[in-house]
Amino acid sequence: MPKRVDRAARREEILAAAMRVFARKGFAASRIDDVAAEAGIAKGSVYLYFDSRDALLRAAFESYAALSADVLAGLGPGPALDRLATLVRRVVAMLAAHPDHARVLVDLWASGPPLDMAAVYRDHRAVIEDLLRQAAGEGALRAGIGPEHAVVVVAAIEGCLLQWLVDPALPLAELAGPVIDVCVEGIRA
Amino acid sequence: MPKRVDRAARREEILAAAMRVFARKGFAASRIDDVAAEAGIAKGSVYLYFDSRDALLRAAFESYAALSADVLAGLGPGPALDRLATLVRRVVAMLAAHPDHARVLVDLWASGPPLDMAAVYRDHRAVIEDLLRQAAGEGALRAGIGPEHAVVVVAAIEGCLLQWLVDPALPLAELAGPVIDVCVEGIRA
Amino acid sequence: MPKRVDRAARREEILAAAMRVFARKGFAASRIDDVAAEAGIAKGSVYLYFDSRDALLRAAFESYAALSADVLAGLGPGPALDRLATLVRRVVAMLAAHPDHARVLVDLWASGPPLDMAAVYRDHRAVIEDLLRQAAGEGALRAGIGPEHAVVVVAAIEGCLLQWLVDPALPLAELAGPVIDVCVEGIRA
Amino acid sequence: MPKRVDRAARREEILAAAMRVFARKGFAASRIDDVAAEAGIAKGSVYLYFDSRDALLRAAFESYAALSADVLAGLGPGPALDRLATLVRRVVAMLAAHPDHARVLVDLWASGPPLDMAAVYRDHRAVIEDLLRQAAGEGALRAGIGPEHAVVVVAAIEGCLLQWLVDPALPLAELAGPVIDVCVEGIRA
DNA sequence: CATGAATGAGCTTTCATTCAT
DNA sequence: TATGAATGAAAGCTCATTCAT
Repeated sequence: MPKRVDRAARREEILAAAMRVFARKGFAASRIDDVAAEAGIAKGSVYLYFDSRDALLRAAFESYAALSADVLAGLGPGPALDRLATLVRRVVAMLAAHPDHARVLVDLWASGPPLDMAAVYRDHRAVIEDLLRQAAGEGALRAGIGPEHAVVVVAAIEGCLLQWLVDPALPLAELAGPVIDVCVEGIRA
Repeated sequence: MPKRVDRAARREEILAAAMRVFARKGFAASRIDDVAAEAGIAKGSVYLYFDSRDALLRAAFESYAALSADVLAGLGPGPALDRLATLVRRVVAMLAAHPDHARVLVDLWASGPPLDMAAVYRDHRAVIEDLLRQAAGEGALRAGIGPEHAVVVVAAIEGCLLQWLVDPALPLAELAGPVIDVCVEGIRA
Repeated sequence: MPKRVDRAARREEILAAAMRVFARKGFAASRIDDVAAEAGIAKGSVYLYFDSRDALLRAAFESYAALSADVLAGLGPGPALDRLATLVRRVVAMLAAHPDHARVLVDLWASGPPLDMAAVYRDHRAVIEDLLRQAAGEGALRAGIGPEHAVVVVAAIEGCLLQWLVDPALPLAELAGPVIDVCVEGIRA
Repeated sequence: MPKRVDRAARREEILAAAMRVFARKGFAASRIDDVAAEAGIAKGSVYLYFDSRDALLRAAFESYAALSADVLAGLGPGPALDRLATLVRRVVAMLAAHPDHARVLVDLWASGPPLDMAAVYRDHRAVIEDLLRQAAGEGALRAGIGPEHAVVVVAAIEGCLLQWLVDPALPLAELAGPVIDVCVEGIRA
């Protein structure tokens, strides 16, 4: 079944090209022509792998969602707050390591349904809520802090990403430390 | 004596209509026709007040930037960290009170230059850095926390906004509390 | 009846303004706004004196046709070929003296019916045919030359005008001499 | 191996269609739709071969300039005035043979920069000046006639064309004779 | 009469999508 | 599969014309 492999691989190539283009000029300003050129194929060929221009954004979303799910999984053992710190470091590292994915996020945010960005952040919060619950069980949380503060941790991470997207001069990779200082150390008992 | 209302007022009306439309369908999907219909005028009349479709987004940006600058000014007296808490509450309240402005933000983020969103967040951080510096001077800050953590406070606020934009089920107005719990109480000495 | 006079005078003012604008940017690129601004009145006021944009061009045509008819009339006494030379000089002088009218000609040529430029040149030729017929009667014409060569005399004049319109560096006013050298002296017996 | 016809041929087809339309209704009144319909293609397809509506006029200009240059080249041997007569005949024949090109001229005249009609007539005059200089060297020119009368020869030709454009009843093809009678025979020693 | 804000038909241009080769 | 010419719906913008003041 080399066909299948080739087809999937080609699809990935085109998606990667599309994400480079989207990252560079934004989805709104990206033409199918640009994507085809970046992928080194003919315009019409894009449609052999994707149904429409929007399907490319959809695929970009799925690609990001997968990346995001990966990074949330398998945090290993240890005290919950240590694992939370690790989580923050991993998410930030992931974003810094995949700048094209990161830059496309702003278009995913703007794109609304049917893309379910809400689910991504819901999952994100769920994982952190879990860690906070465990931390609470471990007696590691300061009074007044609980699972309901997961939203703030997610916010701190995504807010840093946002500031970096809007102002690339900001050193995104170095922001994991400050986020942990505030959002992990600051909630410790 | 102008014909009906003065130019500036009419301009504001149209801008408000535009922002309602942008908030509803996103800038990318918003047509000049939609804006005109929402404003109850003819398509061509929009161009009597705005040079182009992009000029509407530019004006929306300026409107938001003004709102944002307002909310950052005049925090009154008191301990720096108390003022920081007030700032957080005011920013969140402002966003919740102007949902159209808030919803347009996602398009402003996506729109890149010449819109200078970077400046907005730079200003935002500058104000908070100042507060943190003052808090440090008051001996109110926990060890390891300093002005360089301003980015995290901004992030926490904007990150909550972002999660709300993506998932309106989230109670944005109620998030000021959790943000303060973590980002203000969590950095106290 | 001062009303009538004023009205007609105002109409002339606007027409003159229009012809300046047309001369400067061409009819196709001339907006009613431009004409109004040049005349120092409001856009809507133009319509109090002219039915439409095309009516302005029509009026310009009539103005030119009148000028043209004037210049063809009353050549005075003397040998026919001398009067032909005078005619050439007067037409060229008229064109050089009314550069706005001259420059608008190119738009009149391009504008086709209902503007009857054909009639203008028909009249022009008729006058010259007459002169040539008289010259023939006087035995002043070289063999082989007759009224049917009127078209060439008109052509020489209008062709010089054309070359000047297309290339203002050409000294239109000085071209009467060469035209006479060829088209008058060249047909003398 | 291109799909149907090669790009250049297709471009020519469209240009020819455009020139038919321009000749029929004038450039100002010609819509891209008209051109597409005349060419039997879709409106958008015009833009695969021409950047803009103006580019069509530009191409028409270039097409005419090429035609004009052709007709001025290679006059063969013989006395200079004989060659001048040939030139006149050839230019008139060319115009009569390409009525679409001829009719578009009026729009080219009206269109101003960046179209360089001045250069076309400058070239035209240069060729004739050369012939007149040669004729002078041959002693074939009447006293008082010299290269500076080239402008009148060009004028006679273009002026006939102009009168025909404005009044198609005029038999353009038959006007070479009268022009030669006056502008060639009339300047002979 | 004079104004200029408002109108909306009409035009150019773009570009996602299709399909014959 | 791959191509890229062709399509045509759509949308931004212009501007002649109207008309309430």
